[in-house]
Amino acid sequence: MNIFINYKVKLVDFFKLLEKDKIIKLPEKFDNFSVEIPKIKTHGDLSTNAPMIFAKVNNLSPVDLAAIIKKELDNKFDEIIKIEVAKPGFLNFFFNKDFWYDFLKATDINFGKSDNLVPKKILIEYVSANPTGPLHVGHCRGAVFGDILANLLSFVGNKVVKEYYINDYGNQINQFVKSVYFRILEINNKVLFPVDQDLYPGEYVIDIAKNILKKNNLNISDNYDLIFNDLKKICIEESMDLIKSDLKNLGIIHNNFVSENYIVSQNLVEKALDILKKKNYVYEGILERPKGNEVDDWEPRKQILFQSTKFGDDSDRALKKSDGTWTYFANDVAYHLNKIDRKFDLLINVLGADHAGYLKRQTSCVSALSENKQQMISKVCQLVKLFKSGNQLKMSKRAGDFITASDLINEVGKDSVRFMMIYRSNDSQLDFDFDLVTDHSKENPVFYVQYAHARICSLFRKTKYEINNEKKINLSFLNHEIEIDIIKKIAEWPKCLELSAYHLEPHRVPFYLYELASLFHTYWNTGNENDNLKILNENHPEIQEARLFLIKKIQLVIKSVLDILNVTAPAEM
RNA sequence: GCGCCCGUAGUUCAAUUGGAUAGAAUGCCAGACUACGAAUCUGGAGGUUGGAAGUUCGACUCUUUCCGGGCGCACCA
Repeated sequence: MNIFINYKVKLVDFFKLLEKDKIIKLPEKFDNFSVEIPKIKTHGDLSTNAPMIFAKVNNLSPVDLAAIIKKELDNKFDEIIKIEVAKPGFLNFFFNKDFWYDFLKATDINFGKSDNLVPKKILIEYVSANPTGPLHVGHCRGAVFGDILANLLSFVGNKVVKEYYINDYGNQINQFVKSVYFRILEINNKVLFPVDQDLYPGEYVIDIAKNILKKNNLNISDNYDLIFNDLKKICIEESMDLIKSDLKNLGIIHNNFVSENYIVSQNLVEKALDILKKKNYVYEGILERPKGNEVDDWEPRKQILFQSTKFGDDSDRALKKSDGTWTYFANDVAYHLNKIDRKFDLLINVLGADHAGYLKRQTSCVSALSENKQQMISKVCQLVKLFKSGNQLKMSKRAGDFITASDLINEVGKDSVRFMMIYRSNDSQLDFDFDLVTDHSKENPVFYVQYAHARICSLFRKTKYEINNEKKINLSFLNHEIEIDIIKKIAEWPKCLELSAYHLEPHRVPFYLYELASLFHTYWNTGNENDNLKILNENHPEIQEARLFLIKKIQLVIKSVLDILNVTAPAEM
């Protein structure tokens, strides 16, 4: 039930009739006119800018054309009690209340889901943090963003696969394994942990070392090379356990975990390289020294390069390191070939701000591999700044004392982390305020929306009444302004969903929820000022019935929004 | 030097992707409970949307250019 789409279809049909009768002309593409609830009430219940879109081909001013359409439209539809032509060329429709009552009755458990959407197969890759330790706060944002985006896309009817790419190949992992090894030696043989910039000094490395010793599933030997492979495997498992536990605490469960090692071991890199070679996108050459950025130990190097500049990248990119192993990028090319082979309609990558520079080469390789056929969109999440008591907290991983995701989740709770992380556009930097989020008041938007849900539940606890036959309810008792406003806000939910899903902008969802909750709180308080406006009204069962029906629908929407956010909808607080 | 992101009320951010009078929250000021849960609500003040030019019926939104902030810039992942 989407009144905007329904009404648009209705208008399109009507415009076609007018064209047939030679009353107006329609442009080639004419379905891009808007149908929306105006921000200002004096502009009516629903408005369209169609006259402005059609004005040119009709050689008329938008206002004149609007007047012509208005004349034809007058008295054609039952629900319209008035049509106004407004300044630049809008048509504003004023409906009788039955229009809104009928709409409200038509909402059901599937409300908000698109019934005319062609389902897409979508792969969304997010988090993909290196398995060298627990998640930090920066990861949380991308994690929550990707997860809610996935929920959103699947709610509207798509088939969504959530994937995590494990970067378990290359030097960083080796350094990490070495760090764990030194920690083990430290515990067993009291050998001091070496000072080395490349190693991971963090406390959690000690925990992992202890864990490994406790499980006793490894023969610790002085010969590092001998145990390296086994130790590496165990270290990655330990790290992934940490990460998965953090993710679980955030309410995130991926469908797939794809390992970089696996990609390499299946010779997918060679396969991808062959494809690129056949298309002549690979050559041997020397990259120029980067300008402006001082690199001390720069030296010319002959390497296998990919012509990403052909696809809009700033520079061609190396595929092989001088030691003969693949670069991270080469493996990523292979991984994306693997993604392409799995035949998705859309690939979505969620990246952190520090990887934004990587985006162009990624899209370049997908374009090259798929002949521009594979659709892929990357979403970049900007940085998160943590504030506590007005001070910004530093998050330095090097120092080893960085604030982990689990610190954050333990302190403020999953619901608040999820809500606040998605409450801003991913393109903007985010200030995360500990004090605000632990505060149980109006200032905290999470509690504000949850409180609305709890209040509704409390009403249904209080009354013995149950809605039996929805069709028989007389909604004309909902004639207060706030009640109509709420119905209109409910009507906007499918539109919010549609926009959020289409533009991959999930931050709209909590904003919408806040607005709906706010209207409900207003509604509630009108009953504080005037007893006749209380929702529960035993003396007038029919009025009470209509009002309970309305808040039941509010509850339905709040619940389904919170489900998408994966934030709990409490019955009591 | 190059690339990406951002610049909107004192502050943190929205704005149905080019629509009408730019909205919330917070902070400030003034109010509402012997309670359908005040963890709430009502009202007020607060803006040349960083500056300039351009595109058109119409610009916070698109283009160009400058100014400011963030992130990243040969084999790391």
